[in-house]
Amino acid sequence: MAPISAPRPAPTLEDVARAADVSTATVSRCLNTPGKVSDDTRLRVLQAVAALGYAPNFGARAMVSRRTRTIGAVIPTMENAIFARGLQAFQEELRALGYQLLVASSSYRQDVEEEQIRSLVARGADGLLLIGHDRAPQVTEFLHQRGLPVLVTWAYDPAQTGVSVGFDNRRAMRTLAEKTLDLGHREIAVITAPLADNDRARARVDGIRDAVAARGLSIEGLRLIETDYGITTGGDAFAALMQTRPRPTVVMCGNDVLAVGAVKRARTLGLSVPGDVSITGFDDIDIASVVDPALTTVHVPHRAMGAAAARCLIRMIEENGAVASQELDAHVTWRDSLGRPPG
Amino acid sequence: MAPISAPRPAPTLEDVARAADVSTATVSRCLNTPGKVSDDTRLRVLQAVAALGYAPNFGARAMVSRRTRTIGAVIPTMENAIFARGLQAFQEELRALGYQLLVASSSYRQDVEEEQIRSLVARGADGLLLIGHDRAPQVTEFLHQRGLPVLVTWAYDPAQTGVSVGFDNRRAMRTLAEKTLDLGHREIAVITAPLADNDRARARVDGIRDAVAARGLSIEGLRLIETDYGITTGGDAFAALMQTRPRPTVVMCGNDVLAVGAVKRARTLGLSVPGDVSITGFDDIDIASVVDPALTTVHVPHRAMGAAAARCLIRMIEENGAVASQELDAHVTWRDSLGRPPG
DNA sequence: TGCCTTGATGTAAGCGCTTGCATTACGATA
DNA sequence: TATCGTAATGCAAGCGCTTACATCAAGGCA
Repeated sequence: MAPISAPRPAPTLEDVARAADVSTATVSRCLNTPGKVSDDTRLRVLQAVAALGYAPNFGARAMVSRRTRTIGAVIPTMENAIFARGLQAFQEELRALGYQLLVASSSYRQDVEEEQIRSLVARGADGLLLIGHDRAPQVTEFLHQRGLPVLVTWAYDPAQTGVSVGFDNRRAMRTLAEKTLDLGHREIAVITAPLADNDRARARVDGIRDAVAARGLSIEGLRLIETDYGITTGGDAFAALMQTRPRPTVVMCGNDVLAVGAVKRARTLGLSVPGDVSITGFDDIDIASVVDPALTTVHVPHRAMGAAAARCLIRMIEENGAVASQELDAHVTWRDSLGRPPG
Repeated sequence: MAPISAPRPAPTLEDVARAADVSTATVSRCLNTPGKVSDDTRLRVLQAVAALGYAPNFGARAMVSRRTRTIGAVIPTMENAIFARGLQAFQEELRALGYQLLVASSSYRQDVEEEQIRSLVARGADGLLLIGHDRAPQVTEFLHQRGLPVLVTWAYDPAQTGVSVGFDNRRAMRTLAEKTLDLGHREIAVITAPLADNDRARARVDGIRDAVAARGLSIEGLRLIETDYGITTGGDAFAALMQTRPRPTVVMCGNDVLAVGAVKRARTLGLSVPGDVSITGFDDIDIASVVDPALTTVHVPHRAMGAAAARCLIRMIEENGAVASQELDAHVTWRDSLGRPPG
C-alpha cells in the first residue's frame, strides 16, 4: 500500500450511477433490494461499486431510513477486564441479531459520559447500554424525552426505575460479609474504588455495612479507603490499613484488582494470607484465580450478562413493549484468601 | 424515569427554530458559532434546545461539513487486556485532541473486520486504527482508494508499507529466545495463538525460529501448538507438550495469558517452574507479575503506543502530509519463570 | 390489432443540517 | 439629512441517499 495521499472525496451513489450508466435509484436498488434489478444491470453496477471503492454514506442513509441498527454503549473504561468480557459477549450477541455496536468510554467521569451519550444518540443509535444508575438528572431526562430504549447493566437495584439487566451488588457483598463475620472476623477494613458517581461501588460498601449492622456491631469501626483502580494502589491502601489499630483481621476489597494488589503487598510485608490477614475480592475475573492464594470473591456472570443485555435491549427496540428487568445471580466463590481470624 | 414509551421522532433544528421563533440558520449558528448571535436570541434558542431535548443529527451534520472528528478502531477483541489498555490510552489522547473514538471488534475474523472497517468508513470516520498488517487485499485497496488515513499498530514490520506505530514482534521474541538459548535450553516448545490472519503471532514464532537457526540448531525440533486465547487452553497445550519426548526444558508462549495457563498447569502437574521447566510470556500485562512465579516476558509499552498512535493518526489527518512510522521499544523483562534447564 | 399486465428503470422529493449571500435595522459619520 | 458600515438574521441551496410514483418496453390475450 502506497503512502496515504490527499483524502479523496468519497465516491457517491451518483458517481456509481454514472459509471454504470444507470440512475441513482437503480444503484440504490442494487444494493438494498437486488431482486428488483435485472441480472446484467446488477452486474454492471456492482462492478462499478468495486471499481470506485464505493461505500454508502451512512449518515445519508440513516437520515432517510430512520433506523441505524446500531447500539451505543458507554463504559467507564476499556482497561478493566470486568467490562471487557461482558461487552465482548454483548457485541457478539448483537452481531447475531444483526446490530452493530459502537463503544465509547467515559474514564469514570459523568461529564464525559454525558458527552458520549449525546454523541451516540446524535449518531442515530437505536438503543443505548449504560453501566450503573448514577448520572445527572438532565441526562436521564434527555434520554427519556427521546423515548430511546436504554438498558442499564452491571447493576440491579430494585429501588431504581428503568430497565436493567444485572445483579444486586449490595446483596452479593452482604452475603460475602456475612460469611466473613461467621468466620469470626470483627476487625474489618475495606478498600474501594472512589464512591462518587459509582453506584456499584457504593452498593458494595453498603452491603458490608448491612451485614455488620445486622449483627448489631458498630459501623463506626469499619475502616475504609477509597482509591483508584489498580494493583499498586490496592497494595498501598492495604499497607496503610495494616498500620491502623486494632489491626484488621480481614480486608474486603471492592474489586479483584484491588484485592490482588492487597495480596501481593501482604507478601511483601511478610504477612501470610489468610493466616495473618484475610482478603476478599469482587468480580471473579481471571486474575482472581491466578494470584496465590487464590481469591475468595464474588462471581459475576459477565458473559451471560452481556448476552442477556443484548437480547433484552433488542427486544425493547423491536417490540417496543414493556420489558422487565432481569436479575442475574452473583454468588460467593470460595477459594483460599479468606480464613479464620488469627489468634 | 418512567418506562420507555414509543420512540418519539427526534426533534429537529426546525422544531427548535419554531419554538424559539427564529430561523433554522440562527439555531445552527447558536450551536456552532455562538458569537454571531445576539445574547437574548441565544438564550431563547438554548432554552428551546433544552426544553425539546434536541441533539443535532450527526449524519446530517457530517454530510454537509465533510468532517466528523471521529476516529474508528477495529480490534480483534475487547476481552484481551493487551488491546484494552492501549486503546484506553488511545482514546484519552484522542479526546485531548478533540476527536471521538468509535470502537468495533472483529473476534479475530477477517471477514468481520472488513465489515467493521466498511461500516466505520461509511459512518464518516476521519481516520482508522487497525491492528496488525494481515488483511485481504481488497480491504487495503478499498482504504487506499479512499485515501483515508489508516494507522497500523501493535506491530512494526519494516517490510510492510503503510504507516505504523508499534514494535517489532519478531525481533523482540528473537531476543527472548536468544536469552533462553544462552541459558542452555535446547528442547524448546512453543504455544501460540492461531497463526492464520495474525501477523503478530506469526512474527513471534518466526523470532524464535530466527534465534534457533542463527545458532545452527535445527528448526525441526521445535514443537509448536496453536490454541485459542485463554488460561485453560494454555494449560491444556502445556500439558500436551510435556508429554512429548525429549521433554521440553522451556515452553515459550506467544502471550502472557497462555503462559499463565502453562504456569498454573505446571503446578497441577507437580512440575516446578523454572526448576523442572521454564516458561516465558509476551506482552507483560498485569497478570504476568501476579502469577507465581512471575513471568519472564517481553514488555510492550501499551499506553505509550496508544498515545503515540493517536498523535500520529491525527497528524496524518490534519497535516495530511507524509508521516513516518514509529518503532517503539519492546524489551525483555526478567522475572522468575525462566531459568537454566534441569540437569 | 389494440389493450392490459408486468418488470425494469428513471424522476424527483425530502430526510436535517450548514453556510454563502441577501436583507434588514440602526447608529455613526459627513 | 443622506450615506454608509455593521451586526443580526433570514433565505435557500445542496450534502448523499431512499422510495413513491411515473414512464416505458415487451409480451399475453381477446
